[in-house]
Amino acid sequence: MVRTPLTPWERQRGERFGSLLRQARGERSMVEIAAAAGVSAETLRKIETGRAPTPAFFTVAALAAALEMSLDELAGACSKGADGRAQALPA
Amino acid sequence: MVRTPLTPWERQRGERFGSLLRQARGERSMVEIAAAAGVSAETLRKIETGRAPTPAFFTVAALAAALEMSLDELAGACSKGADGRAQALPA
DNA sequence: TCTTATACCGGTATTAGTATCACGGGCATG
DNA sequence: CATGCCCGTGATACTAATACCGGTATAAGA
Repeated sequence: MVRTPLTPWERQRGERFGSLLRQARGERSMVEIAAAAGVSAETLRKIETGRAPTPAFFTVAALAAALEMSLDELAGACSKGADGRAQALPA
Repeated sequence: MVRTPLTPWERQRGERFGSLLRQARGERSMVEIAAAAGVSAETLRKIETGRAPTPAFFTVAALAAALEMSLDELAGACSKGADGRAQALPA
């Protein structure tokens, strides 16, 4: 084994992450935010739907800038469960 | 063409990014920080040397947590030139 | 000198992120 | 009703990130 496959926990974290982005997007359209962040709309959709659970750092940074949200809050929020309780790390 | 190859600008940004991490690491060893962040030492080395210019968001988040640094400051710092001036975006 | 620890480098294998293409649904306007 | 436009989606293609292995160099210490 070379590259560790994503664990279920990581995929769930990706779903929470995407939900946060979609919530932050609000009324604005995908293409609008994607264009503002400089990524393709399909990429944004995959991230929001959790199908790209571990996006690139600068992709997230650009999206966060377009959405005017904090990276630290974003990382902290999706490292917690949907109920807000701290999540047990897999390793 | 499907996935756009990394531009020279992105690679340079990756080098600045790695330099920031290395500077923040200070005296501590690579394996120590890598273990604390839950990534392999090779991955941390590649990121620090700029050979992995666009690491995953959660990888960076874990490293930043291990180094006790802010993701927002990190993203803001490496989006600027080494001299501190704002960098022109490629797109 | 020999061992140990750290870091760098090259190669290799495998998974995942990102972009393009093609398709269908909703909605307005002709 | 037909046409176009925007949004979202599924399939496909290609590159990059991550991890493991072996080798090399350097410095510290027994």
